[in-house]
This record gives sequence, structure tokens and C-alpha cells, in this order.
Amino acid sequence: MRQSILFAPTLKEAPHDAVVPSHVLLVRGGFIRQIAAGIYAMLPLGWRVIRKVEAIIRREMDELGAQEFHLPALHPREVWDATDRWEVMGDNMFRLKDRGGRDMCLGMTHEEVFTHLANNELRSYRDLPQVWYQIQTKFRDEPRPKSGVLRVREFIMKDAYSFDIDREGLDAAYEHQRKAYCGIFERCGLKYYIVEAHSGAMGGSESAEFMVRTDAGEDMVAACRSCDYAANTETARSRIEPASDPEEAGAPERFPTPGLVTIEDLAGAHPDKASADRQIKTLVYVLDGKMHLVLLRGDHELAESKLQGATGAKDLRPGHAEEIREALGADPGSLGAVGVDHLPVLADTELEGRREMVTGANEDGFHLEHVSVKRDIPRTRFADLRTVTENEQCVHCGGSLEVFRALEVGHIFKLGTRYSDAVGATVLDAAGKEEPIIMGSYGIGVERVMAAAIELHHDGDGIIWPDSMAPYQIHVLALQTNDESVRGKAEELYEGLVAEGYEVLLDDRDERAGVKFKDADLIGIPVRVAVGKRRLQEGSVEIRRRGEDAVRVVDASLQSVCAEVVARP
RNA sequence: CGGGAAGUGGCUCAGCCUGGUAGAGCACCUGCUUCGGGAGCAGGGGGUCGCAGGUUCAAAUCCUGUCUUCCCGACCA
Repeated sequence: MRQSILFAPTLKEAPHDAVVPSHVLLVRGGFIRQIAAGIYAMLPLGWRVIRKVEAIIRREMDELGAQEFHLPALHPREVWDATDRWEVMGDNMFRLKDRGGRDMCLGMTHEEVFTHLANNELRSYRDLPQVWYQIQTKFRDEPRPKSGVLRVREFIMKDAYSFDIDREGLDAAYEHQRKAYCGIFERCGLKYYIVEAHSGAMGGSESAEFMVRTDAGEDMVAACRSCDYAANTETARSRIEPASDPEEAGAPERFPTPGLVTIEDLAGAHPDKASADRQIKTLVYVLDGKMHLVLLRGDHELAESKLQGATGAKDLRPGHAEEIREALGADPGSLGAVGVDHLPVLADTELEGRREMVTGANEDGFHLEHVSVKRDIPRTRFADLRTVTENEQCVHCGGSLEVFRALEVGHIFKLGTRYSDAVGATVLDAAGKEEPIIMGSYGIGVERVMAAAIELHHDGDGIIWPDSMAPYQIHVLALQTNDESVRGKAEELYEGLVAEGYEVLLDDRDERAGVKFKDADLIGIPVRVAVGKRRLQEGSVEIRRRGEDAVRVVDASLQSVCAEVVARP
């Protein structure tokens, strides 16, 4: 490709609304342009990168026998009603009506359509196993699109589904996908973590997320420094030192705490009896419309996903100030569960058996001391509800955990029969008995892979593409286009390299050398071949790998350039 | 949805407080010089100041509403 005719509008300055590096660089490098919030146009360079990523995914999928489909993005309501998700997906789903007034939607994912097909077409255990996939645009009306291409409303996803007759088949399919994902992300040059995950709206038993460690991500991962345990903090567990409490010293007693409404305030005012780990934090949550009290140790944070998991609630939200006052007679900051018998109480397991605690008295300006959980809050159901934090102990090996921000680039699920049961997708087994098809679901966010590579590989000058997803492999710069010999040599090398099978971008623009260097660094093609007057007089050109300082001066012949390009130290 | 910020040539921003001729840098066009790390000089084109209403002799500027975008919290690839 000749850059003189390439549409790659590079920018010196970052648009003011871009904050994460991948967003800034994709826009500055002329890879993408925003069309609306969370909706981007892929320009030629960006699209080439996307196609590279897709090709890597295809290769791995095809290798394990997965078959590529292309399903509609526009779905009739019926297939979503069949699994009940027309309701469940709520405002996140883009909905529309056709001319006949029929409800339609834009696909957020394709469990429904694939399951619909499986239901209609798969009859016998002899038809199984099957692994189907596609690379398709998904539409989600995200409440908050952000970070460029990382969280958007329209994006490309590779989604694969496995169909098996039994658990063992599912386990095998899941394992195949897991391995394929490792291959995909390795080829993409991404350092990733495989992490235990919360299954969320997908349902299903086991799931793992593929995470790339970057501050641009939105998830938190807890990973053991000593063993390979890693989990999303939505589900991560840890061990902490058990608390040693004094013996019970009498019934709960009210004491005045005017103006003390946070854990810190109270701990500061009464360090003797109300240090944060001696307080019971009382949260009010509304789960599927029903108010609950949620109790945690004062210095612990709730993991909402765990609360959801523990209760099976579909819809969950913190209580509003007014309804809390109505239910408990006090405002947040003075709430407690002692004596509350009209609301269900859930408590984190770290509170089990605790004695001599302090908690709100359900009267503004007062707290209770001498609270023993078992005696004074007897109707409590315990569950793991707290969010793990840095340096706590690994549940497997006792090593210390580190907690960091990460970006989810892939997610694999064992769905089981959640969808096949919903639509009645069964096959006959060898005994002629109807059995539900057992499914797995496996997704990769294609744009996220692209962005993650940039988050991991860039410097102050621009992107440093991994070889596998670079839009071109070699960037030939003709530094002086007005010089016949330079121009001729650049053309000659360009043609030669193309003939050798390389993907080459030739900067033949009528621009100054400095501009070409800057753009080359920004765009980030792995190998740069600079053809300039100075070197050419000595019969040589310069080759530099993006991201490395070393410039190699080689003979200006196709052979030596090729040799240098292939030699990758 | 809750909280915060911003909308002024293609991009980054100033001007607004204290109403009166719409500005700068970059980008673009022409010419000359320059020519290996985002050139210099000279000339030039391009803006309903997000939109609507209001106040005023007069609105980018003040008031109201509205739309859009970004950032921070609840969802997910």
C-alpha cells in the first residue's frame, strides 16, 4: 500500500475526550473515528488490525473443529422470549419494531439464535458434539460507554457454543476452548491471566475470564503471588486472621454517637471499643423488590456480585434514603440489625460468632455496644459477601494476594442446560431417551484485543504493534521523495518486499522526513525501513524495529533487507 | 440512572466573569526558501459560537429549557 493514497488521518494532538492510551493512539494514528457515544468507525488501518485478530481467532477455532456461522444481528422477539431474556436484558437491549409492528431487537449475544438452531436441527446424540462459532457485531445499549473502544455499544465478538450429550463432553469442549484461548492471546502478544469469574446474566456453573492487566480495565482481579490462583474480585476468596473477641460482657447497650455516621468517624471517636474491625456495617439492599439487611465487618466492602449469587436475586440495588428511614427509623450511619425481625438479614461469614461488637442502634445519633452476633442477631443467614483486598491470604496456598485492575478480553462459560431447558432443546440418547443438550459459551471481544495490545505495547511516540496484529509488517519510508535515487530505491524495495509476500506500507508522500518518522512511530508498524539520501550514498538503508532504539544499517539490496527483516533478535 | 465537567473553523484551545468588529496554534490552499525527527516567511480559504426560547438598542458572552460528549459510581466482550 502506498501511503500517498492511504486514508490514515493522523493527528498531532489527542482529541480532548480521549483518556486511555489505546483510545488516544487509535484516534491519533488514524485507525478509528467516533460516530456517536460508544460507536466507532473502523478506518482502513483499524480494520486491517481487526481482520488480523479475527484471522488468529478463526485459525484457532477451526483447528479445534469449530464451525463458523454467520447469524443475523437482527432478531425476532420470539427467540429471546424463549429463554426469558427479552425481559431480563432490560434497557441494555436495543429494541425496534418492524413495519408490521412486530418486536425485534439487535442481538446482544447469540445464545438464543444458536440454541434455536440447535433445537430445530440436532436430533440425536449421534449429531453431537458440535462446536459452532461466529464473529459478529453485537449491540448493547450500555449505560455508560467509555474508554474509546473498550466499552462500546456496538462491537465485534467471537462467540462460540458447544453442544454435548453429557457433562464429560462439555468439560472437554470447555477445555479445548480454554486452550485455544491461550493460543489466541499468546499469538496476539497479550500477557493474560485466567481468572475465576462470576457468571452474571449468562447463568451457568463454571466460568473463567481471560484478563489483561491494565489500568484501562474495569475489573479488579485478585491473584496469588505464590500459586496460580486468580479470581475476579466479584468472586475471589481469601483467608484473613480470625478475630479474637472478648467474652460477652452483658446485653447490648445504647450509647450516644452524635454526628458519627461513618465507620471511620466512629472508630476515631471510640478507638477502644469501636475500631473498624469491631464494628458491624449495616447495608440496606433491595433484592427483587424486597428489602434486606446486609451485614459486614466495618472494614470490609460488599461484593454485590456475591450478594447476588448468595440470594439468587435478579435485580439488586442499594436502598433509597427514604425507604430506609421508613423501614428502620434511622438514616444510614446509625443502622443496625439488632432487634430487626421484619427484614431478612444476611451477614458475611467473617461476622459469624463475633462478640462485643458495635453497630447502629436504628436511632440517629446512637449506636449499640456489647453486641454478639449469634445472641443478638439470631435470624442471620451467613454467606461470603466481602470483597478481598490486597495482601490477604490465598485460600489455596496461604500466599499473599495482589489486587489489580484488568480488562476482560475473553470469557468462557459452562452453561449446562440453562438455554436448552428453556427452549426444550433435546436429543435422543443411545437408549432412545430425550436428554437436554448441554451447552458451553465462549466469547472474545475483538476490539478489546486490539485495544489491550496497545495498552500493553506503546510508548510516548505511539503504538508498538505485536507482529501478529500489525496493520502492515514493514513500513518503508522514502525520506526524500524529490530525490530520484531515494524514490527509486524505496519503490524497488517496496515492490521487492511485496513480491516476497510481506505486507508493506510505503510512505511515498510528499512530506518532510520528520513527519514520516513521527507518523511511522505513531502507527507502530513493527519494522521500519528508512531510505534516505545520506545512507543511500553509501549504498545502505536503515532498519529499525519499532520499540527498539537500535538502528541497523544494512546494504540497500532486497536480499539484505529481507535478511534483516527475518532476523529477529 | 445518580454526581461532576464541557460544547466556539477539520484538531487543540482563548474570548464569556465586566454584552458592542469572532481570535490563536496546528491542519488546509498558493508562492518562495527549506528538506533525516511533526520547517520558515508571505499571502489565502474556511466558523448559523450545539440547538431553541427569553432579556436587551445590541448576545459566543446574561437567563431558561433542551440535545450531545466526556469523567466518577451500579452492568459486560
